[in-house]
Amino acid sequence: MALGKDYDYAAQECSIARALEIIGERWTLLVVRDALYGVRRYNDFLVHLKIPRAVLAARLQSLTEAGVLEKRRYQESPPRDEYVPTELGWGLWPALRALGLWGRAFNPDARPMRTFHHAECGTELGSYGECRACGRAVDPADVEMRPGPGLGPAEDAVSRALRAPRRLLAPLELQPR
Amino acid sequence: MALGKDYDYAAQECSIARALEIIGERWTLLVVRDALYGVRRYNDFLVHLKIPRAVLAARLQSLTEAGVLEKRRYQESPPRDEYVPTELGWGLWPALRALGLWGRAFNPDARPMRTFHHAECGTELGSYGECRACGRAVDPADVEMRPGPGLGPAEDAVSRALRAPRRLLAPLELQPR
DNA sequence: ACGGCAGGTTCGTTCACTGAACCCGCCACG
DNA sequence: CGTGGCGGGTTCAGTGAACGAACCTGCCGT
Repeated sequence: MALGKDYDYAAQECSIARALEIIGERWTLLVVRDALYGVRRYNDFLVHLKIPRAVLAARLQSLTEAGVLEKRRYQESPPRDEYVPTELGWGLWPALRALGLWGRAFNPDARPMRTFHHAECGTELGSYGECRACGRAVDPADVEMRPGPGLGPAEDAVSRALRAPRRLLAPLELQPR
Repeated sequence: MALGKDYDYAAQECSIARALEIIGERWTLLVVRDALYGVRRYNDFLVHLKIPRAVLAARLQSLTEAGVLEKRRYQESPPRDEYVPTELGWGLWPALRALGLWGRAFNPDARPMRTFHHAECGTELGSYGECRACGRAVDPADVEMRPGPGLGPAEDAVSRALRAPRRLLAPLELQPR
């Protein structure tokens, strides 16, 4: 969303509006999604999202300021930073899961892109993110992401790396080519 | 979000991006939230959200076209329409619930504005809108909304009407003054 | 010395949001 | 019969955000 400087959402006495102040802008939620998928580097976000560079820089900064991501130096000389989700960031997983399920319900013809499973027992997550077998909410770190039949050909290295079954939150390691 | 004409989200092979194409624009989710709270009339949305008229008209139209709301004539002469959530619209409840809880987690000092309970047993809902006691997802129609301690003074008639404990989806009846 | 790469910043254009003003059909009132 | 009010919009100018391309910087390898 194009939010103005003065976030009128703030006038709303509603925690949904508060949430949208933080993650309601265009691209923001997709950045968080990628972060939970394991993307951590500026260039990887850039390649995967095809987002304008200036917008990405702005989103990473505001998410960091909000405490959703943490900017962490992973090497000096040349100085390089990565953005890793904080606990507050993981907390968006239920919302993202619910949105994803709704998006799937929205066009039921499409084959699912990815499926999410409880890593310990392998059962797919239920409609509100719980493990159907265990009957409990699953911690994001215990969620396994698997490629679904709806995925097209992977064009960039990040998409390729995200095709392998992997844990949520596990950092993305790019094998060259 | 300010989405352009060509929604680049569409390039994303992800149902979250698909969802955001529909409900990702500024104000859209708040309109849906109000619709689930029982708001149905143009003017009530206008008063409660303090949203520009043109934007509201655009959102109502696009949500109707997407099948999230249904435009329904409730009287002829003068012709008057109301917008009621469809089943697809109710399907956004888990996402809204998750977002609301996250917004509450985001600033833990604030007192909750509203709490949501399973109408049959009275227990508060969990992070995906499930009943903690029953362990099952609660149909939006069985959710009872109660005012919380964080609510300020109600300024408009819609806010006043929303202070009473009420069922989700129950149409708002405005008692004059 | 040169090219390349990660991680940005700058800049002009386009486009959506904003608020105020205006419009239309209908009703009620005097 | 005119006049005002209300619900439900549309129109319009101004502004701020998103967009994409170009540019910049620090550092490395050769």
